[in-house]
Amino acid sequence: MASSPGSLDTSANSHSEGSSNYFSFDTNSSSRYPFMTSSSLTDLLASSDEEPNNHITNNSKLSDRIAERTGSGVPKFKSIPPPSLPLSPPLVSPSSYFAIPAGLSPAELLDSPVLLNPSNILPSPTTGTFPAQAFNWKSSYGNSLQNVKKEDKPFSDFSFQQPARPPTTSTAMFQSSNSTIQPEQQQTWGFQESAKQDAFVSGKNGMVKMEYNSNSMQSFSPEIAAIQTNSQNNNGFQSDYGNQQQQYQSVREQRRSEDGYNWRKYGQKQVKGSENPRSYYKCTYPNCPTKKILERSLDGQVTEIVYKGSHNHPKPQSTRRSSSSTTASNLGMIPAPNSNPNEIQEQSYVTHGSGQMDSSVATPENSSISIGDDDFDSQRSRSGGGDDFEEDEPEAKRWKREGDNEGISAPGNKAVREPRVVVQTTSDIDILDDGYRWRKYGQKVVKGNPNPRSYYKCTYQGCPVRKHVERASHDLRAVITTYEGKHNHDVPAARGAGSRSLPGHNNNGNNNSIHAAMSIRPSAVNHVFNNSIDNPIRDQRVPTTTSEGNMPFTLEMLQSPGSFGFSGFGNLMGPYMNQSSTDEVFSRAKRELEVENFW
DNA sequence: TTTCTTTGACCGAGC
DNA sequence: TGCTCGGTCAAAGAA
Repeated sequence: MASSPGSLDTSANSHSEGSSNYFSFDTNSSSRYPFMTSSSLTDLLASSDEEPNNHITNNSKLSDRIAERTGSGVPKFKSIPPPSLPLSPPLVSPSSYFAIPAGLSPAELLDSPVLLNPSNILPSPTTGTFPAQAFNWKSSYGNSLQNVKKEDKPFSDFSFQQPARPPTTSTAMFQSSNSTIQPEQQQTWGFQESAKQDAFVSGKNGMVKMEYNSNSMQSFSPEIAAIQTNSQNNNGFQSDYGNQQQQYQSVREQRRSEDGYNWRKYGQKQVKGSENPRSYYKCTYPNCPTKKILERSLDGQVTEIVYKGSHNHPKPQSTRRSSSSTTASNLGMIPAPNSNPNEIQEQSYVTHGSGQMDSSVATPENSSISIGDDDFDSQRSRSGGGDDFEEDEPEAKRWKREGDNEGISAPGNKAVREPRVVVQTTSDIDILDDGYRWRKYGQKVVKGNPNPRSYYKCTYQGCPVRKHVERASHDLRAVITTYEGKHNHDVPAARGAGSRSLPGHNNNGNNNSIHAAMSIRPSAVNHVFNNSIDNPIRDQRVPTTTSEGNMPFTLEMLQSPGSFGFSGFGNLMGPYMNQSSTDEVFSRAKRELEVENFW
């Protein structure tokens, strides 16, 4: 049984009642992480297969092993050295699931910061993807899996489910090398949600807790509503949601766009003021109101993308991605569908330079727009070069493109040369999840908005793209993301997007970054946390998204008590952290850098 | 036969 | 009221 390095694996009977469960990290990557010295996950699995309880003896209880290593008391899971996190599916690895370590109860396991309560998983507003769709860990793989009895397992809903899909796309939840949970795979993971869901939104003074009641979720989509109902009734995750998605996928696959959604072109128009024709697309998902307007230059390059509306469905599954349509991701602009159907708003990704800005881009309802032409660096130097910025500096002066002279990949492309403004409104909190990796490098409160604005820089070497994110002052649910520059690279493979690359795109395959080492797509993991059950981590402000688009599991992440050590999340956590002040954000950001260097 | 794209016509908003 | 323009419809053709 093959297991990709870094996979969080599970034995088929890992959740069987009475079976010996273990939770283990593959340590094949110990060369990368010398501190990881335990036997490989493959070995564990092998032993598991042969001797279901073998791991009890050969692989002593996790706590014991940890104790052996640390020579101290076992802080349980948190003490486990950072795995090469597993998170996207190996091609064929039915074993790539969590296995609860022997001697470690599900409850204990849930003490782990890694294992997040699935109950509050919401679809990513930026991708429409269901974060881990459920953590439907109930695995049907093999015959050995048994459903956890509810009465015996307080967290019985924490189970794996083996998606009934081709191994190449579904059998694994975790991917070793690029380690992100892929949206396509997430689709089938089922869904559960509690009657009340909490999300955390950065507010004026830190976090503002937002509650999403089940009603809102019910309206999210019929599928979800059904799932929810099912979940509530059965306290489980079973649903046919994945099947529906599969059907949907089979039909729509061909129309899959780079952003993961399926679009149907319904019109094209030559608009005044631009020599570029404008194409009109509709999301093909039934009743999905989302549209996008794509403007291409004569040489075929996309110069402008405007998304309108929000997907009322998760991103369709896909085993491949078409490269026929260049979309937001290609421009470093990922649509941020609104997950709240009650709040269908326009979310527009606009590249300026085409001379026009669609009137839909900014509406009083969704948010304001920051369009500027400023030099960020000079700005920073003026303000002391730190992480803060001149408060009174006119917004318009802050967005001079640094990218003008670096990393611009498409000369002549107006979208490349001009700042790009993204306006998105979301009731969900996934403002940073656009597939790229971002490093927070500043934050400030700008005039007119008490909410701090998180500044991020694309971590890709030489990539000039920056963005800042802030919440609209009038509505904390409204997130304003402003992009500057164009990515000179493809969406990092570590995002787990599989073949997100487009032909000709300079995806340099630089996956040896610290982020690629072990990361998990945050949207697939947490988004929101359940307060409805006694989950030890429920009150932790864990990011609902990440600027990195990844969720690097680091040593600190696993060990830091205060913040659960989600060091790698710091930059993602910015808007979500339970911060009492922005200072904390920065200190955390600094720690992130340290951790990154470590990796 | 189905699905998707193309493209001219139509509609409504704004001026 | 008419014109302009952006957005959409829908028939026809292509794949």
